[in-house]
Amino acid sequence: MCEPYAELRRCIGRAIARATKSLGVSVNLEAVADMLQEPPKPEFGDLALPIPRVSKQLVENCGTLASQILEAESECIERVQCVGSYLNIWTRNMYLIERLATALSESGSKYGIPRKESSARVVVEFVSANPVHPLHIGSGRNAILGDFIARAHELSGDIVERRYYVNDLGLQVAHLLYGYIKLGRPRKPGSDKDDHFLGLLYAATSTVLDIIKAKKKLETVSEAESEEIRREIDTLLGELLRIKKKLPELVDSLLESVGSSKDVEQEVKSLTQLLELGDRSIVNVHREVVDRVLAGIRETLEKLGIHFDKWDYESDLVYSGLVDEILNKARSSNYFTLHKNAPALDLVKLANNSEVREALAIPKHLEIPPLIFARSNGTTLYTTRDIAYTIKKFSEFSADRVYNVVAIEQMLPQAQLRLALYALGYVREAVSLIHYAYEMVNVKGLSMSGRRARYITVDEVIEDLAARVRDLAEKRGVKIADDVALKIARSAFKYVMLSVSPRKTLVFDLEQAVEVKSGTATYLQYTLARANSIMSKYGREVDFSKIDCEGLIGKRRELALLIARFPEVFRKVVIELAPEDMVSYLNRLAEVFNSWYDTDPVLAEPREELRNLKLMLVYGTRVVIENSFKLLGLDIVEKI
RNA sequence: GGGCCCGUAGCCUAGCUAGGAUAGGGCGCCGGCCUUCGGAGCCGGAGGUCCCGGGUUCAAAUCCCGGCGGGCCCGCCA
Repeated sequence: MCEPYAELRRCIGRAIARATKSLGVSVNLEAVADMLQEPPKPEFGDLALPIPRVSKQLVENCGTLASQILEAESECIERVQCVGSYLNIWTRNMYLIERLATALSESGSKYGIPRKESSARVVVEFVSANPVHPLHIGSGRNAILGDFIARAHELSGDIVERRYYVNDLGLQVAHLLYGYIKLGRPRKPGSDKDDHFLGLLYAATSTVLDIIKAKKKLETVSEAESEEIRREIDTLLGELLRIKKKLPELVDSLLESVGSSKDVEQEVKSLTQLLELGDRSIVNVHREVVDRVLAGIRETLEKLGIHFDKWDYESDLVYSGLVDEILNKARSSNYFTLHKNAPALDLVKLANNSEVREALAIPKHLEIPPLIFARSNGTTLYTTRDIAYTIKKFSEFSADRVYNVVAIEQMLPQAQLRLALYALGYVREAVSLIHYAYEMVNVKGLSMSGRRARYITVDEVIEDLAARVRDLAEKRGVKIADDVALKIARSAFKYVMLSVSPRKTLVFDLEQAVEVKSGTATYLQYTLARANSIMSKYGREVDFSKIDCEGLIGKRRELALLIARFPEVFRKVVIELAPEDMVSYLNRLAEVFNSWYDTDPVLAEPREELRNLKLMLVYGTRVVIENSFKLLGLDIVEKI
């Protein structure tokens, strides 16, 4: 057991339980240990117990409780004090240092990383952005959170597989493919990435199709309604004009070739049908355009340092017959129904079963409409194919658990997916499928839309950040290699994405992300570089056996307590998959370290035992930052 | 219309599940430290109706009820 703080909690819990017992109040040791909280300020001690939570009758007797505790002479408690409704507790330096030294010397570079007895097999499906445009910052948040989940499990000893679902059968890809074919498989002259180029083609096509659709509608509606549609068309034309500015010739020839078509909607529809049937004449060109976009996406992900084990094409899933199997099961299921004349699963009964609801984590009052699994023309819908895919993810990897990292706006289809799995007899899969939901990313003053090519791409953000890093280095007269600039830039981006709770909408401000001040990844990287520099100058192993205990005061003490708490923080972050907690812990650690560093020289310390204490703090800070970087996917930068 | 989530200084954020201290940080702002181990740093300061109203309680940012504001979902899209 190498968790200094956990031991400390239990030790204090023991002392308190003993003392309360003699006051006639019997409390559970573990419960008290859990109740101990961190005081907001150092002058309130190392840990504090809110007395009323233990027992109301103790509030009056706090003084007696305090003296009882002291009399018993615990190995870990130095002193206690009653302030308000709290019992503030100070730890013995000797105890703290012993535990910390033991933990650090025994665990070494593994300090804080929990060791599990058995390992689970876990699949994380993430990003899975439609291959119709480059990754924008929303997909960036997905990528970074998904990578974090995978890392959390890997570090905990689980076996993890990362998968990207290439959704190449959706309507969006059909639209891109339509434009791509109409223009005779265009290539962009110049060096711009294909995903950026094809993203514009997709947006242009999609907008043109929407205009045609609206114009057609105009012919059938009344005078009153037509006004609104005209306005909509004007807006769409404005969007098209904006896209045209970026790609003039392309939009012109698109309008020309689409204009000569008789029934555009029918053409797109038959495209989706042919695709799903695996028609040879278009499958090749389809795969070609998808792979071109995908190549760009992969390049971006590589830039972020995020890798995948498997790229699963939705079309392959259909061609393999897996989707047909699901369709057959659905048709013969007890839950089968017709909804608006389309084949569907009626999941209401299942959703009304409170036990099932709880097991599948279906939100309390979420209404579950019937899940239509096929269009009347026979083609399938996303969720149907996702049922097949989920089963594939579980079976191929013998997974105990599967994460879908999917935006919260898809809460309903994700809930339907779990219910449908359950309904079709895949109970274990339904229960072990976790929708890791996250809120959207907004950019100040911009309403984003992939269909209109209004987005900020991950590529742009990283490039912008890297440029600023290089500028800053130049101002300081430091040479900085491109790969180092990239590492600093992408870590800055990841830091922003990880520092806000996933359930909160994130407002992205490029200017702020780029600041390299306290409260950024760069600050942490800088802190680590400082700590590393001291350790390499020292050049030896820290002697944990001869450490001065009296010297543990002020900032040193604060830092030691923070380092001691790390395993507990790590555990909580991994269990709750809440990266923002790790980020705020790291900020505090770095601030305390830097503040201490500024006034208290380490290597120049003449007294050996005190120097060892300081070295232990530097070493501990280093290991803690390195291990949390492993968890968060931030880069270590030696020179910064 | 129904449902889910969010609301804490100019901006961002912790604390809310299990009520308990003077609401903890960061950015920005103002003022210091022109540098003994790396100044991308350090120290200090100002800045708050915890969205509003009611309730429960010895005690509410936290729990309950009712509002307000913002986001999202309720498609033969994903």
